[in-house]
Amino acid sequence: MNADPYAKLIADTGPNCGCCDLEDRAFCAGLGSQGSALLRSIRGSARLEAHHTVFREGDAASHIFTVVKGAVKLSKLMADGRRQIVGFLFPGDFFGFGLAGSYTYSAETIIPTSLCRFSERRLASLMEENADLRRRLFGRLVDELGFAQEQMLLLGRMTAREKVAHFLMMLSRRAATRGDSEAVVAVPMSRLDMADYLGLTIETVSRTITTLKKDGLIEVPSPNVVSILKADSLMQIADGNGDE
Amino acid sequence: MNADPYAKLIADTGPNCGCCDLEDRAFCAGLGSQGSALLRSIRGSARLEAHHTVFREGDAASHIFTVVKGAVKLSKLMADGRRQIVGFLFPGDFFGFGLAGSYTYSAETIIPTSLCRFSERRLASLMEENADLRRRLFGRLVDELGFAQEQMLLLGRMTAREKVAHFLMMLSRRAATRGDSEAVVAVPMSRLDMADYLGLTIETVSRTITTLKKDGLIEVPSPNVVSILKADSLMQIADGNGDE
DNA sequence: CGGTCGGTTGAAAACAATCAACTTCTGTGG
DNA sequence: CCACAGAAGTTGATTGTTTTCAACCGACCG
Repeated sequence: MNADPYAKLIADTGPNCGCCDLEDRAFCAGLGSQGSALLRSIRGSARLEAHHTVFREGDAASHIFTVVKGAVKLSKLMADGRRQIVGFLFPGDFFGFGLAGSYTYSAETIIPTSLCRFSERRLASLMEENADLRRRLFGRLVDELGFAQEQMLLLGRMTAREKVAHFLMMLSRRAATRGDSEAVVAVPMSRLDMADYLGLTIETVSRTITTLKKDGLIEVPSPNVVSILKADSLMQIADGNGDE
Repeated sequence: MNADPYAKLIADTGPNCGCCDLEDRAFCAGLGSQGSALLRSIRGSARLEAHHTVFREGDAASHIFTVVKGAVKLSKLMADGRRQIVGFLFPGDFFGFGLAGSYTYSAETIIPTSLCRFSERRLASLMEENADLRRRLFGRLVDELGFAQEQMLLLGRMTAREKVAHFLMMLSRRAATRGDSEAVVAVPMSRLDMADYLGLTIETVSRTITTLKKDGLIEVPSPNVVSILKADSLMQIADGNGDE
């Protein structure tokens, strides 16, 4: 699990970028033929098993990644082991922009995952040439910032119940944009990951899910699948308009 | 206080951008003569009193702002009034990028403040022409995202004491980069603003400051000035390496 | 079949929130 | 210049949500 993160990132670069079906969900997809051709020329790809570290907080930042398939978590660690997950990534998402040449978070797969990899330097020079790529990347970065601020509101001001409801609805919405069911949602991450994302403990996450279950808002056929029974009620809670 | 936010944003555009002394701290400063000339041509400026709303969450997003002088807070509101401040901005900082044409947070001055204002549309077209501007803005956006993630760690995993220590050290560091004293720090925002930034209540912020005072780490000559006596100890706390 | 891991549930403790009173500061008007 | 009113901040007592500590359950695997 802690092997060289680049061990599998060998140059199995495919002949074209048509290999992923992300349409225009990824910054790098749907660019038009000449843009794609350029991007394809600097692209590397990788298939990683679950729980594989892509890079660690503090590593020299040299590459930008996009998720083609699977799921990735980004996390920050404190000296004493406290952890905060700052993002869960799904197909179409990108990650790897770091401050001052170092990654500011670790990236790990949570299920088997396919990634595309681009040299940051080369991507930067490609951005100089391709306005479309540039605009997409800029827009995604703005989106990302907006999402981070939303998460601040969640972490700073929401109750455990609201946090979990919000999280489940987020998973549902993201599944829908991927074309998956929004009612029966896959929860690929562990309770610990959920807790570290929501600023809670495992126990509180577990208890809160049990409560939502008892309230008839969700069903949990297995720990990694949540069936959303009352999406509207759940959304109300997620938005802070409690249901009491 | 709730007057038209643009009331004072009349076209008192100065003859050049040399009017601010931000050097290269702002994305728009230190661009070189032709870049500056272009930017200057789309620039508006404003002097606003304290507690003036620049724009509100949900307003149509048409402009990007930079802080020339003073301080601004960005905040998000929940339906029931709970509030999260997602950023404090000081000279050199920018704000105003919104998702899908709307601002995702409100912006208010906290002390008398001078702003520069750029039409987002025109700024976007200027970015197409000027690679330097583009790179700066992109870099600042990445920085901003990194800072937001750092704040997630604070909100999700730090204790009240750690949060307040972290906040004071942040103010100190930011003051230093502006050329102000890093030992005697101005705290322009109210306790309520601090609380809403740190995910705490006023009372907890106040109590925590009292504790830090009693521990001999800081002095508080007035509620809006904090003198940092033991920067190293405070930094230890801020980083989660408690001092007990 | 035993062991480990992930998850759930229970009881107790703790940190921060809430409710409430009080103090300090500031600005205004007499 | 002083007195007063209101706002901002501090402190105290109590409550409560979430954490911590601990036991237990079930699934998967060797």
